[in-house]
This record gives sequence, structure tokens and C-alpha cells, in this order.
Amino acid sequence: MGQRATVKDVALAAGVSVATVSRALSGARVVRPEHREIVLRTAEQLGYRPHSIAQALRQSRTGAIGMIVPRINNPFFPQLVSEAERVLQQHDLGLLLCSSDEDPATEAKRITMLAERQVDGLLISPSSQYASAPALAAVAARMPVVQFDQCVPSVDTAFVGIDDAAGIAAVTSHLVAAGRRRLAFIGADDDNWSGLRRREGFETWAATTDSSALGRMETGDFSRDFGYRAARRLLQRDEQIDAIVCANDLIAIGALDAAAELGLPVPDRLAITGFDDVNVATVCSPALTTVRQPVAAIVETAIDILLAAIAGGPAEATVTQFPVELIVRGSAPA
Amino acid sequence: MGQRATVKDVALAAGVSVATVSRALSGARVVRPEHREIVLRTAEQLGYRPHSIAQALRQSRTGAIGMIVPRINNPFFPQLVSEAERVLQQHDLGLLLCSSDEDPATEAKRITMLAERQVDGLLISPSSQYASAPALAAVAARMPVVQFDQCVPSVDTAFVGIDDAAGIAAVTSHLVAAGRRRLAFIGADDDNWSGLRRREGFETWAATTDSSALGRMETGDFSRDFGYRAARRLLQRDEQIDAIVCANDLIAIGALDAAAELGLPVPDRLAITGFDDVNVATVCSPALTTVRQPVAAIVETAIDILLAAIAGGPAEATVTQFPVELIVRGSAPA
DNA sequence: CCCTCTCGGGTAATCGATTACTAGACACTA
DNA sequence: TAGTGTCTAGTAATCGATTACCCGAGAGGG
Repeated sequence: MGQRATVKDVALAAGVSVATVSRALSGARVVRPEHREIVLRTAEQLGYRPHSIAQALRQSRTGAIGMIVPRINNPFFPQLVSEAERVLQQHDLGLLLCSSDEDPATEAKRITMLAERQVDGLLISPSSQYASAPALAAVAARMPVVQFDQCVPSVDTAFVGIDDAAGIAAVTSHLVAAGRRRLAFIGADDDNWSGLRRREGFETWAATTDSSALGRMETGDFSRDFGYRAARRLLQRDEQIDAIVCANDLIAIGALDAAAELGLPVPDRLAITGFDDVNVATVCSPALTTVRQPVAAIVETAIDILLAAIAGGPAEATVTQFPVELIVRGSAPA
Repeated sequence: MGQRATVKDVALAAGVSVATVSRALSGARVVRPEHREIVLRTAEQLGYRPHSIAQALRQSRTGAIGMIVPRINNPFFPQLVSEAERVLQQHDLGLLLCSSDEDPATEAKRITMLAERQVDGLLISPSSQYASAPALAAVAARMPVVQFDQCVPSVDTAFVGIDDAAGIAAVTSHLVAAGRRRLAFIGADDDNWSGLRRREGFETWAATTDSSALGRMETGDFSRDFGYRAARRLLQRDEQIDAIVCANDLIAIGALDAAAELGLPVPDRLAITGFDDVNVATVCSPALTTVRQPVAAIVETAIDILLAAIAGGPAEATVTQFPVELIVRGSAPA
């Protein structure tokens, strides 16, 4: 492990001062062309690479962004992570990734860790719209923070997500238009921002319709296993249900499992819809009718806002909700 | 954005010197109990948090590990990332995640970026077993590096992966035992370490059998789309093929698409096997017979080796190949 | 009583870069 | 010629923590 060359080494070898080296390399101020020349050449020869830790200390700017997601394994998040990594690289920024394991206590620890590492900003999809508040508020007071996907409304930061209610509305009207008579809903519990919004979206629809069209609702987590169990319960108790609206694709896949097990053909006897349009939505059979989130736009916008806040000091807490797109496939055809 | 408290502030408030504060907090040397007491209390009151950038500069240790994967979106990698994040957190280490986009040039840039950020060590699944070599060798000379999943054999670092050949052998013997007569193979190109090893595994089997049992081979990338196209070609040209061995699950899912389109029932007319046992392997239908990698063990071992190298200086370049497990499901039953 | 040793604490150097401040050299003007 | 301004370069302070080094007080030994 050879020692890296420092500005000092370059200065010595080039016969100028460290200030000149720094200025020649950063272009912060004009240096005489011949000095610039020799500094650049010497740096090249010595294989000089800036020590970003030292730069970070001096400039109080690490060039790294923290990102916290509830669960990397949920297939929805790798899309966001991947996109974030791509966009940040374009800005020469590093991505420090953490998972909160859907636990506010773990999340608080990760937030503290990222704060100690002096990340320049934080992108977070909070694990709970209530329990995440204290830690999130504390960090938001110290550095720019943008919430994405999930939101803690009580904390005053920018948020970038989608219009959940509109997504559910698109699904319900599609199902009704396709002749479905009795709809049930399987969602995540209300601790989850999207879970709550999607359930509310469903209830909004239910309020406009007569009660015979409304099946029960179940709430739990965003997993395939929960979807399976909830769907079994629903379908066994209420044989008239002919459509299940699920709060995400994993739940919908679990519901497909249940339907298969109970011998209910999808979509003939039962329609099932998902939400998110993750890759698996086209792997299951039938493929899922679902709601596609504009992942790239969400991440790009979130990062734009974050970078603006980093560059320009505290900005106002904007809320951006992108429209979503209904994707019709075999599990709930027109 | 209030200023963080520094050791200096704590020292002032506690009425001791910065050295005493540092020693009391780190326990590096004994300090009188009453001093320890007041320092701890004062630090608590002021909400002092160590500035890890400053610590990193002084101690030349950032407490962050770099991780480079070929493509975060490939459902296999989030499992590894998630596991790595979990294990590193237990050691109070941060995870700086990068994607190489399966491109050696991008990969080289990410490596440089991580080196400049002075990560304490690097976990990498190289994108190419040849083109990744120069950048990888350069970084391995400067810091501890462990390769996982994929390997550049020419670079002298530890590697942790699986026994690909044994995995393919398990698959082929299972298929033959189940009465399959003519096997074809769809793999990734030889630039990819696992791609090559899995193809070689298949060829090893082919060498032990008469030529009528061997269908063609196709190589491309590890995607569903490639699997679909390759399987179509194979099946249209050679109607006797009754089993396709795929180099990963995504390819296998593409092959299922092709079989469905051509009206070949799986598994009755055609068996299809995958590799990796990612989550989608149980979403498609029929579910995939595949080879499960011990993801947790791979990551834990890789990190153990890396941490040992960080702590104890350069270690020898060990090669760890975990055994794999055949998972039999509907796409190729017994 | 003086010397040595231990204990614990303070001062200042250090990590590697950036940059405020200072100053020399030169040109131009009055 | 003296004064003023411009252009560059060098010196040293700085970021925040750790730690090498030094020093004073008190204990114990000769």
C-alpha cells in the first residue's frame, strides 16, 4: 500500500507552493500558465489524487448523499436506488445507502450515522408516518432532507411521491367499467403513508357506491405472504367478491396464490390488481393490471430539490405528487 | 442549521482541555473519574457528536466500505446489498454503493471515486473477468479488496462465491434422472465469470454423454429478454429438445415466455431450470427448479475476510466457493 | 531530604486540503 | 520619482479530532 501523493509532494516536485498547486488544480484563481502546466504534469506523474476526506473537512462538503429505504429487498426500492445512484454519479456525488428494516428505531440510528458522516443531504422514504417523525425532524434541522415515496407529513421537508388516491381511483373505475360488482381491498396498515392514502382512495370510491359493491378491507404489511393470507380470508368469507384491489404488487401476487389455491380463475371469476408495476408484475400469470409509478421522475425531482437546497440554503417544503399510469394486463382486463 | 458542538466546545464547557475530552470519550487513556463524569455529561448536554470526517482524516480510517455491483436492478444483487448493509451496520461501518452498469469503463470510474473517498475496503462483483482487471489490480494494490459473486482471476485478491460447476452438474443430473433426453443450454457470454463457469459445467456434462443428448448452446446476457429470444431460436430449430438449462433465473423466465408462446407445455413437453433462486423464481408459473446460492454466507464471509484484511494488513488471496442447493419445483419436477 | 517514578492533564503538532492575508514585481500615472 | 493598482505567489490559519510530548504533583525509596 504505497503512500498517496499529496499537494505538498506535488508542490515540492514542481517547485511551487502548495497554494499554487491547489489553485492550479482547482482553477479557483488564475496562476501563470507555465506554473499551471508544470503542476498539472507533475500531479499526473506522481499520480496525485485529491484526498476527499481532507477536502470534506476543509470545505464542509463531503460530496456524498445519504439514502434510507425501508427495505432494499422489496423489489420496488432497487429501482429507486439504481436511479438515484445513476443521477448522483452525474453530479459526482456518492451514495451512502442504508436500510431501516421498516423499524423507526433502526431508522433513527441510520439517520444519526449519516449525520455523523456529514452527508451533504438526505433522501429518505420514512418507515412510519408517525414514529419516524422525531429523528427526521432532528436531522432536517441540520441538513437538507427530501422525503420520497413515503412521507411524514408533520416534518417540514420537501416530499416527492405520487398521487396515491388517483392511482386507486383509476383502478376502481377500471374495474367497475369492466363490470366488476363487488370489490375488496387489501392494503398496508395506516402507519404507512401510502398504505393510508391508498386505503383512503378506496374508501372514497366506496362512499360513492352502494354498499353491496363493497367487500371487506384487510390491512397488514406490503408482503406477498400477507396478501395470500388476507385474500384467503376475504374470499372464504364473501363469495361474491369478484375483484380485489391490492395496495402493491407483492400483495397482489399473494392474492393470486390464494385464488389459485381456492380454484378461482383469474380474471374470469376474480380480478386482481396491484400497484407499483415492479418487474414481477409481468412474471406472474396472469400478468398484473397495476399502477405504474414514474420512478425516474420521482428520483430525479427529489435529487434536484435536494441539490438546490444544498446549494441555495434552506428552501421551502414543496410537495410534488406525480400522476400515475394505469397498466392493464391479464389479471384485470378491460 | 445550528453548528454542531466540537470537542473544543465540550472542553470549554466542562472546564478541561480538548485532550481530556477526547480521552474521556474514547477511553484511549485513563482520566480521573470526576473528569470523565463531567465530560460525558457535558457532551450529552451539548449534544456532541463526533465529526467522523475529522476522525477519518486524523486516523486514516473512514469507517466506510465501498461496494460495486454490476446492476442493482438485477434482482439477485439487492439480496447481496441488503445483507451487506446489515452486516456492516453491525460493525458500525457505512456502505457506499455503486453500480458499474456492467461496463468496465464505468466500473473503473466508480473504483477511482471510492478510492478517492478513502473507503477502508472494497467489495466488488466485477463486470468482466478480463476488462475489469487493470482498474481492479490498481485499487487492490492500495486497499483491501474482496471479490464476490464474480471474479477476475488474474487479480490477486480474495474471492468468495459458489461452485458454479457443481450447481450445473446438480441440474443436469436431476434432468437426466427425470428422463429428459435432449438438453440445451442458455448462458451469459464468457466475459462473465459465472457465465463461463456455468457453460463449462454444462460442457463437462455434455462430454460424458452421447451427442444425441446435447442440444445447442446460446450465450448473451443475463436478461429475461435474451432468454426469450435464445429459447425461441433453440426450440424452433430443434424440436427434440426437452429441457433447457439456463444460467440464471431471468433467462429461465424468458425461456418460459418462449415456451408459452410456442405452445410447449412446461414441464410436460419441456423442462426449464434457472439459477440463483431469486424471489421471482416462485412467482412465475410453473415455479422454477433452480439452484440456490447461500447469499448470507457469501456476504458474511466476504466481509469477514475484508475486515480481517483491514485490521491485519494484507492477507493471502483465498478462494472460497460455497456449495449450492438444488431447489426442485414445477418447471422441472423429479 | 532528595531523587525517581507514576499518574493525569495540558499544549501543540498532525492528518491534507483550501484560502485569507501579505507581499513582491511590474506597469502606469501624476 | 513617488504613488497606486494589478497580477501572482507564498505563508500560515483553518476545518475537528487524536495523540506525541512535556510537565507538575504526589508517592515511595535510599
